Amino acid sequence: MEVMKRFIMDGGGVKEEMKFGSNIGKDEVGKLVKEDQLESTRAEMDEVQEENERLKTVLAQVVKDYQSLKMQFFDVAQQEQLKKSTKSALNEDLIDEHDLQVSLSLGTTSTGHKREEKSNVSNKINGEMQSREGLTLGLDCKLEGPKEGSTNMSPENSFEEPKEDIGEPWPPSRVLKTMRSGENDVSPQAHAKKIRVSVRARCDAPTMNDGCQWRKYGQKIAKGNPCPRAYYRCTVAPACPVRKQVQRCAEDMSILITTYEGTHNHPLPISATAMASTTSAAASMLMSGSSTSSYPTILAPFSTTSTASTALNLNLTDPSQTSRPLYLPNQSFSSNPPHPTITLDLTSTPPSSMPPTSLPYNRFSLNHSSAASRFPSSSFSFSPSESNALQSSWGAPNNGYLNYQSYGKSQLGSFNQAYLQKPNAVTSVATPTTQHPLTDTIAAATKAITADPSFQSALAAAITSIVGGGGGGGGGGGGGHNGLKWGETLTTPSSVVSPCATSFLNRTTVASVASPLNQQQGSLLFMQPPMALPFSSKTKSDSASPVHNREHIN
DNA sequence: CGCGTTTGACCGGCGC
DNA sequence: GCGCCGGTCAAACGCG
Repeated sequence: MEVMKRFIMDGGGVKEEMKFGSNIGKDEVGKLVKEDQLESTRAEMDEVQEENERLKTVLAQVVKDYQSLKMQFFDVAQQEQLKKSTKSALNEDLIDEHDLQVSLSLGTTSTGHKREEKSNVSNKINGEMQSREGLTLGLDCKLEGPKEGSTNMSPENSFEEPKEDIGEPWPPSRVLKTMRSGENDVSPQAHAKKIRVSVRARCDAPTMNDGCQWRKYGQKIAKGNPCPRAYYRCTVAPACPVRKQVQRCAEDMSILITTYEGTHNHPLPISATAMASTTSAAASMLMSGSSTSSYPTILAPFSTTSTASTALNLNLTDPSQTSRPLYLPNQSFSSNPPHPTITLDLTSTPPSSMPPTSLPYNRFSLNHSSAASRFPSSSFSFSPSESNALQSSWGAPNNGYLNYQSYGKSQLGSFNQAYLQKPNAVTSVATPTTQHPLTDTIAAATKAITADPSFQSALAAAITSIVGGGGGGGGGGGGGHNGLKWGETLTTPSSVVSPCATSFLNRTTVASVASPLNQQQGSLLFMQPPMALPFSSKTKSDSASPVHNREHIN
């Protein structure tokens, strides 16, 4: 529009000038030149007008899409609210009685294929029903979130973390003591329900940068893993109760396991919102599952390729039928976890499990059987296949950003539409079979996604993390360790960050822009609207220049 | 000198 | 009740 105005004004100026020239009544050559200018200006105006029309059309389409998604979400929310009254009481009991573990696996694994095969054979219908029910309950959990009384709730588990006085002085000892007593005072149940979100990713760096600032406050050698476990505390805001644990996988030292616990009591940096959204959605999925009498194992390997084709594989599997779908090296995590734990597995996968030649949308299935075990595990797997885009973003230097280059806006948009904008008018559930035609697969996938807002959010967050990169304007770019030695990496988003996180941080902006649904759900579901802090990831590092933003891991 | 990390000690939960 | 273990504290240390 501004351009248009400028052109119009320029044109007017030319006319005036010509008028003035005609009064002089001489210099025909100059007159011709001015006429040429006028013509060229008019032509440019026409082009701009055309461009403007195109942009209007695009904008209208975007708005339309957004409104459509919005309506879908509200419909689902309303439906869930109706169910809420009848199920909430039951959910409470179930949550209290069970420890949960859900594995969200962002990356195919060598075991994933087997699991998928098994899951394809059995329990598909029940699985879908189960997932839908879980979604309902998960939404309930979200809707109940405001009771916690904070709009700054962390995505990770905005449902049970006891709130603290933000004004609490920082001295950690006092804060921790206060928090501990607070947890105990609130209720044993609250403590028991404390949910953790664990992220597994291949990462050369000692820590996986998630956009937050962390301070290490302890390290311990956990049983069953020779690698020490480091304990970090969020230092973005004083008294922030959020903790994270970082530990390398005993079986594969290249895999970093980061476990988040607690709720941020402060606005998150934009660079942290993507991870926060993902973990939040994962937590919500966990809560959804917890609200049912049994907890299905969810395996949803999501695959993208460098050519922007996508494959969505969703399996609800029964842990009792398959080998434990977790890739958890640590016994303390994998079996009878003291806390409900969600694992986001970002590890890359052997090509065998997700061949590069696999077609987009080539696999999708919903399988379920009642989980017999008391502590079933859920695996939720988003697998960047060949390009390993997500894995690259967190787990490998450089590639993540480059991979994003292959994703055009239209591709991203079409992806969002394809996966997130399926009208909920779809009433017939495509009963999964062992092999689905492409269309059925898409329909089933989209239906499953649209049926579960939290799942949508999880997917959206993960997807945008995968494909949304590069929007940050280049930023980190970078490669390697940027001169950092092993065990030393910046924890704040900056031009020199962990190679695991650089591209991830670059993506967050795009994630929020490209996926309005995601953003909306982030605010509605998690009661945590993405907050644009006064500092961006880059400006903070440039201007604030934190004195120490390092993490050390031996 | 300030701040973050290191590391041994301590605490509390849980299982036997 | 005891021991194990995860988690945290806090003084000492190191780095910029």
